[in-house]
Amino acid sequence: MANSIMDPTDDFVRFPLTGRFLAGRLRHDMSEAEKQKLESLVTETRTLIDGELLVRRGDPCVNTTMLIDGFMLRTLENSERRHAVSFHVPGDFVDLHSFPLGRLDHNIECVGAARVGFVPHALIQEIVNEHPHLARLFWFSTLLDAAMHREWIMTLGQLPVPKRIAHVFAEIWARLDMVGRAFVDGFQTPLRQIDIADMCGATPVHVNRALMQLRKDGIADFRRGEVRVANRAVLESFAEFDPTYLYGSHAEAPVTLRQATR
Amino acid sequence: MANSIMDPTDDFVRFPLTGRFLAGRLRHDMSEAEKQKLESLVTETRTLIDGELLVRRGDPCVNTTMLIDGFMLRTLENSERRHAVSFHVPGDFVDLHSFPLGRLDHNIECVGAARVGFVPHALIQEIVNEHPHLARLFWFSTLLDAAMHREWIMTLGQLPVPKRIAHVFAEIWARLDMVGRAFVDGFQTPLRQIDIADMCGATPVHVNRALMQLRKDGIADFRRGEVRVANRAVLESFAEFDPTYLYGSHAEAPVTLRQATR
DNA sequence: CGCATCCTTGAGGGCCATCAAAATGCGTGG
DNA sequence: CCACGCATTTTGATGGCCCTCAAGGATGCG
Repeated sequence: MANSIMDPTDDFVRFPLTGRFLAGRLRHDMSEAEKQKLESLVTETRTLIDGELLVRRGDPCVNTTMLIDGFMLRTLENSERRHAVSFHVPGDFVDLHSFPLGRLDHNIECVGAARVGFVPHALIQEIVNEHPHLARLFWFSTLLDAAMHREWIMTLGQLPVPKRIAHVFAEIWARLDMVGRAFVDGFQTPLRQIDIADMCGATPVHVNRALMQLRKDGIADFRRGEVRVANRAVLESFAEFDPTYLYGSHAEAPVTLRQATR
Repeated sequence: MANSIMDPTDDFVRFPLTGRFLAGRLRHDMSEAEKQKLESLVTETRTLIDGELLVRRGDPCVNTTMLIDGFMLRTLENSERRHAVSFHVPGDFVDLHSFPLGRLDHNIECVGAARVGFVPHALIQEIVNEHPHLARLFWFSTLLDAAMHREWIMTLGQLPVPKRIAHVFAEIWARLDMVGRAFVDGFQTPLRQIDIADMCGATPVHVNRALMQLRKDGIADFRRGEVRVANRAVLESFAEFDPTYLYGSHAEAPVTLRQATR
């Protein structure tokens, strides 16, 4: 194990650009050299404003983007209406899919201000050619997105809107936790009610009513900019949230990956 | 370009186990050597029966499975109810996600009989270490699943059930087309109405009514075992189906991948 | 302090779920 | 070849979740 004695939050300081990548997942499988290599890939950083489009569906991509700070959505559009298919928190390679795919089938947009770092595809290609273990971690990180997509599919297909919202809250919270950006009793988020509506396949009006219900029932209190939760277990059980699909390190880690570490 | 003059269906004959892998997508980027290498990875084949579970959620995986013939579903379960998050057609690596992830967050089950071929993870690891271009195609194929997941999310979030069903039909048809398994006026499928219900997040009763409506409106005629469509354009426009998310070769191909071919 | 954006509230209607039961199709065995 | 049993499909009636349309209130920024 690479860093079992080290406090994981050290990486947030030592690697200000990429220190949250796979934190709480397989980051403990990264060697010191790999962490440094990854940090060195970021050639340029930029600050984006609320609503800015980082990638537009179909555009050819030559960079991949590490989200350093902020919150982003992957969105699709269909007949005049936007739908958010997933979100991103600091430490995510928000558009790494574009490397194997060449172009993206969706938009990536900011919610609130964000700071990002760019990694040219050519450098990713180098990693693939010369650092198979790191490449496999990149692959892993894109498949986390796929696993989260699957959970969203089930959520949309089976749960009524109040539970979908609660599920979204539970997932955001769990993911922020892994990258050290949550509170004990909730989290901050730049999401507006209309964003939640687009994530849940519901109308803003209905989301508003559902949020009031969640507040009244003591499940979650969403206000502009933050979510407060009195009892996390209540939220998660109401949402039927089971975090195993996030592949956190507390769950069983991939056996073969561990073997391959060194 | 590796095989621009060759009829793609030749591969179906020359490589009976893996000849449909990425057919209609990036298979034209595979060199002859890569195709042979891939074919050689399959160490064992098996025939599965209707309803058989190939992989159970959470089980550790040491193999990856090529679907040679048949039809499979990825399913999740939530509070007593099954939900299908995607399906597979011949040529798909149905559980390649398990290689980077180590275990799967979902079940993979047969609908109808299926023939599959197994590839040990150890051989995939060899490919990753020594054949970066082929490895990148593997990565690509798993991200196709992610792209399809995203489309399903939007479909579930935005379309009423009749259009969801039509969308599922359109996707199945398009994917079977790419692997040479469709008819000019439709396709065969072992799906039952209850499977369609689980794919669309609806009840079997409602699916039944929606199917009758689609039949009456001349959009699609589903009967046990097959779907017949009078006018494909009508089906696809009704379903708001845009096949770009399938990354077929007719669409713009990934630029960087082409450069990396040789 | 004015305007834009976001949130909140109300009324009416449609899609889809639930419950219940009948009909059809299909493989099996008498 | 027909009878039987089971899975699947079809049909009917009722109700709830969530949508649509509409307008009023709050919040924040220049």
